[in-house]
Amino acid sequence: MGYNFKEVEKKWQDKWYTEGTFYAKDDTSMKKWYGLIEFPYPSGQGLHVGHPRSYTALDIIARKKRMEGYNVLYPIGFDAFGLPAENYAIKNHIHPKITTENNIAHFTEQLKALGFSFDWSRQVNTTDPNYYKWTQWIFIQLFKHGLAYKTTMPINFCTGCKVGLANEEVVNGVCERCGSPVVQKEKNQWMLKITDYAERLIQDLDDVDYLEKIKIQQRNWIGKSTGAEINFPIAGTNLHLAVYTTRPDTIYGATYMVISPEHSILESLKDRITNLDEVKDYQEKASLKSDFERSELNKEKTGVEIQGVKAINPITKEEIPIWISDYVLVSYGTGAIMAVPAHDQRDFDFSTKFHLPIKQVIAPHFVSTDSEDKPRSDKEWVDRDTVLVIAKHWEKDQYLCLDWGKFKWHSFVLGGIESGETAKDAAIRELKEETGYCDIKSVQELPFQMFNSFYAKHKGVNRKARYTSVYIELASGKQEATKEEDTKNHQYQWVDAQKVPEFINLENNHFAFHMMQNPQEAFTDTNTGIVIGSELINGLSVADAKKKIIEYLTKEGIGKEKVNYKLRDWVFSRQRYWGEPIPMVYCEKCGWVPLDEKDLPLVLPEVEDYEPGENGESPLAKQTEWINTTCPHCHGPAKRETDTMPQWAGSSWYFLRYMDPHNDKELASKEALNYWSPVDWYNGGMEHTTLHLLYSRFWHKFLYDIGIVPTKEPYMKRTSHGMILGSNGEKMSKSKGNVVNPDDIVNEFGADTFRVYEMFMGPFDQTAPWSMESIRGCGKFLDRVWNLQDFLVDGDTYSPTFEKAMHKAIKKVSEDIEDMKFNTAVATFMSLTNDFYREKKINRAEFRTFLQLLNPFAPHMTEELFQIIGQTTTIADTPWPTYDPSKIIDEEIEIPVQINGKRKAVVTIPLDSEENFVKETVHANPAVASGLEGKTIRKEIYVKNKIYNIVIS
RNA sequence: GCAGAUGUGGCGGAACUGGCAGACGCACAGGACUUAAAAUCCUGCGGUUGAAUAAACCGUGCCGGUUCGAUUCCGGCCAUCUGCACCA
Repeated sequence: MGYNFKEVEKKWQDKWYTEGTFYAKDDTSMKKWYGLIEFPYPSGQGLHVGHPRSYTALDIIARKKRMEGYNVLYPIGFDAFGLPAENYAIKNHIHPKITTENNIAHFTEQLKALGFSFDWSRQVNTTDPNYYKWTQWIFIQLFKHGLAYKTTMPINFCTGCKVGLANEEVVNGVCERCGSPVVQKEKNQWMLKITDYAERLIQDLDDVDYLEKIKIQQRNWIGKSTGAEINFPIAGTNLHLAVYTTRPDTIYGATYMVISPEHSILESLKDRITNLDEVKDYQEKASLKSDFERSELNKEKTGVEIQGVKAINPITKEEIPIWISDYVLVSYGTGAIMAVPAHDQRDFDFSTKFHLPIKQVIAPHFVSTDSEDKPRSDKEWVDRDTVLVIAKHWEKDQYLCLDWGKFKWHSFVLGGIESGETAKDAAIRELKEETGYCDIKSVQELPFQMFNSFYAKHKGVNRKARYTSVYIELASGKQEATKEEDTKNHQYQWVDAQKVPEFINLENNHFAFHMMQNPQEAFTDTNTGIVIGSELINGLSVADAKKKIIEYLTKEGIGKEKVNYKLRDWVFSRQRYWGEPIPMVYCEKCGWVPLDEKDLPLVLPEVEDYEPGENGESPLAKQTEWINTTCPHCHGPAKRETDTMPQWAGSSWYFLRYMDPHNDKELASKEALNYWSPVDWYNGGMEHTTLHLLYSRFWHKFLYDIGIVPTKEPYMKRTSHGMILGSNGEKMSKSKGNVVNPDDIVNEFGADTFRVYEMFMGPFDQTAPWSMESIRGCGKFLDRVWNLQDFLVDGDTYSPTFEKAMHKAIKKVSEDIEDMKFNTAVATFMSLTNDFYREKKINRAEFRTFLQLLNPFAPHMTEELFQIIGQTTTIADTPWPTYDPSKIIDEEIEIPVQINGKRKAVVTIPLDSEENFVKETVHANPAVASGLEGKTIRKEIYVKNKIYNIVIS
């Protein structure tokens, strides 16, 4: 009789959900384990096959932890505020509350059908007033601590629909719905001061166990940089323009300044500006550009010089022009920059376009590492001016190179610059002396210098050569006679342009050639460079120069060291209906005042019209009755805030509510928070590793600071799963027609098969395509497990045949679960099943353990089988199997024998055999002997218990 | 452009810390059972040469290096995916 998964899965689910089998216990004497998955947004499409990948993984871990004796909290809830429900409401005039309720009911049914061991009694729903009461409460605390403030910020505004849009609704710069361009519109909005926590959000990453790539993403997002803020005086005024730079060491190369179009200094300078109309016009145009246009059209820089004012480089005292351009962002640093075109690509592009001066202040420094040429510590240093000549053929695309024979250098023509000689003169002279070529069409000094430090063998000194590069085009192949003494060390040859990088083997020559061929590139890779042309810091490394110049700037009161973050404050207002109302009122007398906490929750009013207002206001702005209220402070007339909170709000603290979800006095009790905090393991998608993680860590740190939660960090461990793709390898989407509906899968194959397949499909953290064939294979595997009962024999202990395999499997499966290597754990089950089939035998003890191990993956079938083989408890109530390390040791092992790295034979030896014994065994092997015949053994390598390799010739 | 990841049979993938490449599954082929098919069970399955369960050679994106030995370490490329993107 085949396995009836429908009946069996129903039976066990009914039992679990009516008995509350997996509810977390109130017993605080037990050791706890809190596993968390990202609660879903209950969309109208229902569960996606991606959801169960994460849920099954932590379900497996949770079930194992319970069997290991932990009090496990594995909760579920719904993050139900958000756009889709609202847009659906706008279209169909159905209250989002209703659609949300229906969707939650559907999700619940789907989740229960998959047999997850969630504690359903602790379910939370972010749209429930009893929940968002506390979201609002947290907001008020933030406000009271000065971390919530109102300011003018641009929103995305659709010129077609005339509404404000969420970032998600802006696709490639146009409105997702109507396709009209999206522009920025200024709005007064609530902001949260997450930037106050930037440093701690970076620092405390050291204390948590997140996947390294997640930490990297968090750090990158926060984007800490260290540099200096420097004041540039405006000539003829007592004003100054402050800039932020990470490269104060390049200040001598700052040849102009750029301010962002929104920069406020324009206002104070407007009387002096002689082309104010032009500047205003540019500002106007920039403001009409969307973010998309501003960033997408980054190849072509635009800008206008501000005429009539000049800035003064505070170090060189030179007057430099000020430009206005939208490649400088108002929101980062001071909204103004000192432009160093020689060493910043953007500035380089800009100055090339507008013909602004470029001044090199860092020269690359190459130090020979070849043992022969490496500088020697016992030798003296001699500086030298050197010219490097890149000479081009008179008709072919070829360059003149030197082969230095015994010195092994391949270079261009090189030579010293004599005193009183210019680099160009030296280049012409050296070219003639070394190669005889003398018919010159053009000579051009290349605009960069570089250094090379090496040991000059022929002179017995270390040389630090300063190179100037000169580009010479020859007019003809005319040559003069050369002297033997000039040419004895090298031979010249013409090399095709493409072959030059291959031919040349000196780093500095490579660099010169690269710069010559790529005149549109700035020299930005300055890490190993030396400062030049900068009086106070000449000759220093970049790092030392930074230090020294900051000291100087500080001393002179021109500037100071400054840390900057890319992270910006969190725009917390949404001009939307379906979100938590922000519990603030505006009073003419008292300003912004929070609601009295005892008046929470501030319930979202019923409305008939969900459309945002014409000017991008919230739909709540039309609710005059609701808006008008009294000031909690002075009891005078006041108006409510009409914006709502973003979807990120409810999800920023939901894991705390799970600890004590029905508490109506606090967001959770002290006892619950102390016992359950922190979350031990949080798994979710990579798409949430920046924002959601950052926002919730911020809120949690704030709650820690005000004494609500006991830990600095909310989550001890964070992992993430890979996406599930459609069978064609593309992201699942309706339009591509590759969506797999979990209901269909459960119907056809059952929940257990679905779960096992999702764990088997590939490495948990990587994307994997869906495959109907593969899931069938997993169904077949479970059928084979079911049919194992036909082979059942008695036995209270493992049989000798399987004892070792059983202990090994316990070890492997236990470790794989902890490492999230579910795919290989499943492979272990399959292998073991094959073993039982081969012997057509499995005893009760073996079956028992096997079912316990498999239970977290396929909980329904294993419980059923456990009953069938006569067990009186359920697997959930049994302890996790343990293994005996002494039972997994192979006393006989197979050692591959290689001859010159190729396997020739395999010998069987007792574990830990003496090397001599192994050697004898190996040499006694006929295959080895024939392989060695007539050869000389050079070497024999034995790696204990691993391999035996014989090297012959 | 920056950051991160990935690249292994027809396909999904395995391989501890440098030690027999291809576990496990899918697909495919052959066999058993069956009147037949499905299901199930058993066997085979990287490529080339070969009658072969003999043997040899090739083979983990490409080029090179280190090593007795490299999918694994190092250097340089190429391709794909995912974030971010004028962050001074």
